[in-house]
Amino acid sequence: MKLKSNTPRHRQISDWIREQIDNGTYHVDEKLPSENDFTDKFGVSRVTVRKALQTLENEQRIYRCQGLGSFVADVRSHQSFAQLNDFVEDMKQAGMQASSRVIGFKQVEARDKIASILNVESGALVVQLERLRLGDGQPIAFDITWLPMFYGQLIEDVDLEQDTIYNVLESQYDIPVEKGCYRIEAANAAAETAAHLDVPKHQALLLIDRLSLTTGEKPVYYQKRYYRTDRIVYELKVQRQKGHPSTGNGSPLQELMPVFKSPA
Amino acid sequence: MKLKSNTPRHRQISDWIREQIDNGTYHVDEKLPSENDFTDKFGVSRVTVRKALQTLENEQRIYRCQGLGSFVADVRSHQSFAQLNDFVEDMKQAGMQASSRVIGFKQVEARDKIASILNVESGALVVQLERLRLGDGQPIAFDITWLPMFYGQLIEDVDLEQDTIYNVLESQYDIPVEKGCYRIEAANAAAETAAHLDVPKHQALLLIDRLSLTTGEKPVYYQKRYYRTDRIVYELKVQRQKGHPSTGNGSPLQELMPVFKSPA
DNA sequence: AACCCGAGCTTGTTAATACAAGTATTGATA
DNA sequence: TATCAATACTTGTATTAACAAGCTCGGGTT
Repeated sequence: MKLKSNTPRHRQISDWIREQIDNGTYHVDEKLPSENDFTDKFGVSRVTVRKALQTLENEQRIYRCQGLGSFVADVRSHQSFAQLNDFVEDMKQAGMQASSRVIGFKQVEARDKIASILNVESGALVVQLERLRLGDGQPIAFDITWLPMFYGQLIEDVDLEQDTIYNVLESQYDIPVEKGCYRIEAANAAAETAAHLDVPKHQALLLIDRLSLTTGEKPVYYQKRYYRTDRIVYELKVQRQKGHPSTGNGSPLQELMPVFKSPA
Repeated sequence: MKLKSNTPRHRQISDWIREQIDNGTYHVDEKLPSENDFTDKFGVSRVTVRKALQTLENEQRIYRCQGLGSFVADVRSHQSFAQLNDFVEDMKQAGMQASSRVIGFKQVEARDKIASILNVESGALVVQLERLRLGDGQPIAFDITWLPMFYGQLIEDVDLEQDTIYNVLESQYDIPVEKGCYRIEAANAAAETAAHLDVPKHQALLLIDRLSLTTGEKPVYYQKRYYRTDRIVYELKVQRQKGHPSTGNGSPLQELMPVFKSPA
């Protein structure tokens, strides 16, 4: 196995192993080659191999047992966070067919609250987008999204029933969404929202506010999404670390994921 | 500096440094002694010192810059998870005076759902505890807790207006709560709940279901807590990792914490 | 058959050493 | 004075070496 010289060897090795795992060469709980195997394969010292494996262990891609070897870890638990509220991803994971229906797309004057959140002058024009989210044809959520004009214009001609704002900005315009701030609360369904979601007026809905930020804390869009709580709930698993974190693996095994209920 | 011999030296060193940080010997962003300083101080090789510092870096207790040194990291962001829903802790952090009022404490027959969640036979007696949670004297949340008889009896004589179930089981009976599973949804306030929380009937409340487990996945208690969503919301901050996790620090800087609104 | 022990594998710990690369300070130079 | 180069200090990368400790399995004993 050849190694390039510009990047550290231990990184090249950890990258290579990670890729193999992603490729499916090794499946979950399968034993990886031993440290000595890698030492021979790459022609490096054992310390270097261990450094690479250490990295993967910290990423929780592998786990190691003294006397046994290194094994592929189950990744599912450690990735769901970033995809929080990416509707299409969530639905796909639940095995449901996601679709969206655009209810409204217009320019409005930003009210005080929206203006302050998006960091634009009060009264400035912003793009307001209303969408109904469906899973297997059933209404799951209704959301309203506000974007500053600059970003709003970019997605004007995009088919938002198929693509996500997130994707368009990132892949077409190279505007990465780096941070997100979510607020989780409950709200009674307003008349219009209730009609869209096909629930009684005043029905309690799970409301998730999301503010997405790009480089330099710059707001990209603000979204209020109302979930039918009889169709979806969020589940959070927490594992306590006992005593000093050093005794465990260091991370509390956190997992926040949407759980879909089957329609009653 | 002396080192005991039963535990690995790198762990003793990382423990020692962590303790110094906790003690406040080094404040945030202060430079730690260099690797060579520690090498001399503890009489170990640099590899051992680096292993210790590596551990602390993975825990995000320190950060390191090539050419500069190692520095104390800001810990606040990385700890709030475990205290999720520990009411007293949450309130203290918000600078409010937490108190509880026990509304009901009785033994009831476990219905199907509760029985199955607590893993007891249907119809078995369980302890049901109803409490109103106050912040600065104002009602914030109302919760119902179910415990299997075994655990329920342990807390029968405890002043639950002061102490938490969690604390009693852990410190008095050495029953650690190791895992928790939370479900976040929304619910309309039932008549009784509405009365306790002093909100209109059918008001949308944030409902957090919590199942706490001890060793061996054994259920300790199940709790349904209804939050006044005008007084408290949960906030979640997410930072995306770009590209391969190996390029960054490996963890997405997640933070889920309650945010209290000032009474309108 | 049941048990124990050791051989041979694995990862874990630690040392001594060398050089690379990033940062800041210092001192010489233009 | 401003700029640049040398230097000293930091962490990063990498090698070679040895022993410890945990696990499996097979062979021998009881």
